[in-house]
Amino acid sequence: MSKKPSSPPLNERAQYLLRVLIERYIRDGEPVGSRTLARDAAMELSPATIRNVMADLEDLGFVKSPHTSAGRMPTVQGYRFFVDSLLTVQPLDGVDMQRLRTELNLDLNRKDLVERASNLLSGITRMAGVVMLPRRKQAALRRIDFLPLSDKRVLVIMVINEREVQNRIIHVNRAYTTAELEVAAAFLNEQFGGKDLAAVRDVIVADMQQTHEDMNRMMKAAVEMAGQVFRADDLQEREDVVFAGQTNLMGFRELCEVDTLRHLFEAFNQKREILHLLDQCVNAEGVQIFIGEESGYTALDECSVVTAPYSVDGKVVGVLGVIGPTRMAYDRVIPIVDTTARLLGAALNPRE
Amino acid sequence: MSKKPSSPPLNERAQYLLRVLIERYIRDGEPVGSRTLARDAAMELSPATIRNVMADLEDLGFVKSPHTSAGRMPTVQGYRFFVDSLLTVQPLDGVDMQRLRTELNLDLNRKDLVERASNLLSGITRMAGVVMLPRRKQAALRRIDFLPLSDKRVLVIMVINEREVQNRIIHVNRAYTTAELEVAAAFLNEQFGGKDLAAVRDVIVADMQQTHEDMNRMMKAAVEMAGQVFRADDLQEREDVVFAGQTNLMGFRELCEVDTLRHLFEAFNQKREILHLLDQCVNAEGVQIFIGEESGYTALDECSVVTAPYSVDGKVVGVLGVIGPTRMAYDRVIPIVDTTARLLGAALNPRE
DNA sequence: CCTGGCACTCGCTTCTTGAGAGTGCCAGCA
DNA sequence: TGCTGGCACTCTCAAGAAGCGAGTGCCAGG
Repeated sequence: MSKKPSSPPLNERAQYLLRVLIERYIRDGEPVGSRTLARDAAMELSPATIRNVMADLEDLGFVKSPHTSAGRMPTVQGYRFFVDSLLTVQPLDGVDMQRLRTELNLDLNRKDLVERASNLLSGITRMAGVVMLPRRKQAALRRIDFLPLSDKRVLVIMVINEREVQNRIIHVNRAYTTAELEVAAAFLNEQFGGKDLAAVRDVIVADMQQTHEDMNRMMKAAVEMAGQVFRADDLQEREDVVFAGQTNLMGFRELCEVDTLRHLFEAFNQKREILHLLDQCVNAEGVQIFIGEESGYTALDECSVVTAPYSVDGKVVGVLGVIGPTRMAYDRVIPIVDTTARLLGAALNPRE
Repeated sequence: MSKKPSSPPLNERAQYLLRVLIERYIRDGEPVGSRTLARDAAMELSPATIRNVMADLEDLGFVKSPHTSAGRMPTVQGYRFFVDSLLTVQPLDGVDMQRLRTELNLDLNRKDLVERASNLLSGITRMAGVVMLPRRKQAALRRIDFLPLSDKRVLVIMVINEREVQNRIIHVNRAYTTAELEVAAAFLNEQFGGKDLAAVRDVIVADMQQTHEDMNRMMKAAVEMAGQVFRADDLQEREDVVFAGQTNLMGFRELCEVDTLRHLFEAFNQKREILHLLDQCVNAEGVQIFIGEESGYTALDECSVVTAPYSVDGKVVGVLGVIGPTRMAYDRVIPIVDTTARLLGAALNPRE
């Protein structure tokens, strides 16, 4: 019936009108009628003409009406075309730029930086910010320390990769003195200082299995303690994604139904789906945009997600982004996400 | 007109009926009519009689109708009387008890314990959990370490009060070697190890003002670095209250309006009001309950807050609690909050 | 190819109506 | 005096009806 060529025959006027329509819809959030659009477009066309164009755009799947006699609103495909071909990205506001620069400074550890980036994204865009923690592929053990606690427990402090400090409590089979623990720590630091954590673990595990006879008592104790510290999974952080500003989403009309919100917030809490989505972006370059159902997760049905990977030393280590209603100001959001990614990468760089 | 004696002349039957009414309302969340109440009370009274009693209770301010021809529901004053005089607290469910015991164990640091307690409160009650971080009145410096970073920056690691590890990055006026920093750390550890942080700060500040001539160069550097580390406010943690399970509140009919939710969630984000409220509970003993407007914060208007202080070594160090709709199962929530407070206190105790 | 005109559709608001739940009050009864 | 059944009344809620306003599709004419 209706012709549907693979490359849509969108003449310039139709494209322009689609663009004006989407910009208007993003501003107001209400279906745009032909009269309004005629006024907005300011190109001396009558509403009737606009209607004809709109009918074409609807046939091609770029716009739709919620019901017979309402105006038109963009479809997912419409947004997609808009974002890919029609959008002119705004330069980043100077104030925002300044804010990003000053707040993402170097004197913070990984966790704090990530949290701050998330807060900035949400604060500046007034939507929900999300940052995936950098995967720590190369985690070099810089230093390890033991401190005795009461009751056969030992506090272990590890410094990993320059700035990062981790600590945990382990149980040992007898009480050690501070001096003994210092010897053990010194031994481990000497043996493993600067080595990659994964490598350290492998050596330790091997050592524990074939008890070396050439080890003295203290070294054995040290290896045993280290065995507990480097238990397989414990080294990855559980908290691998950080959100901020979820409540901002309550301000948007289209997400305002309690049920929608609930699904959304539960998705935030579960983190799983979001994490998967972000994971997909690791291998892409630059800003990526998922519009509505494109994300593949029903919880995000009425939302768009704008992401960008950030890299340290030229290697992508994580992804950050913004989650908001499909009807978001893409031209403003894109540079914000882009810049935040760059600055976070820079701030995480240990060399600089 | 209506008699309003200060001690309400509530005979036993009226009290019993009030109790049944509130229990029913807590279960269903709908105004209770005279017929329903007559059936529930199972004391061979006709609805008409019940209605007379209800009229009295309404005069006294314990119940109200949302409109002329609906059933009755409790007022704040009604809940208050119920909680103070009519409630029989359920013993804590064995499964829940077990869960609390195993999850609040000793091998976690302060922050993790608090977070877990908050999650447990929210998970078991299916409402929002909140825990105020223990104020660290006596913070003894157990150990301090310096590690050089690139670019005149130094990573400082402090162990405070046995289990707690803090780290930050400071700027120094020249690059130090690892060896130099070790000397500085050793000096500080010897001078201040085991001392209270506040005291340490005072000494440092004094030292910095009147430059001792008997200090060698390294000691001066150490004091200077310590000066940066112990900058006044930075030692208190900014994150002084931890929430969990806010989304649970979206499940309750009475809080389901987006506006109400929004205010509530904003209050959680701001933290200020909640913090004030919790602060008031520090000096009280045992479980405290704020019903609806009693809290004095409009954001919590349709909510009740059940709190209990928790103590280490006999001294109250913080407060925890649960936030939910006024219509919550107080008999179940109270022992949960109570027990969690006890167990958190125990888990935080450094001696045990 | 554009335009004005016209009939038509549909959602939103308001009003009405009826059903259902529950109350207050009264008179009668133990 | 206290309890009860009965009855009129009130109020909410849901469903239906009517009017309106916005906007469309289509057609004939320039």
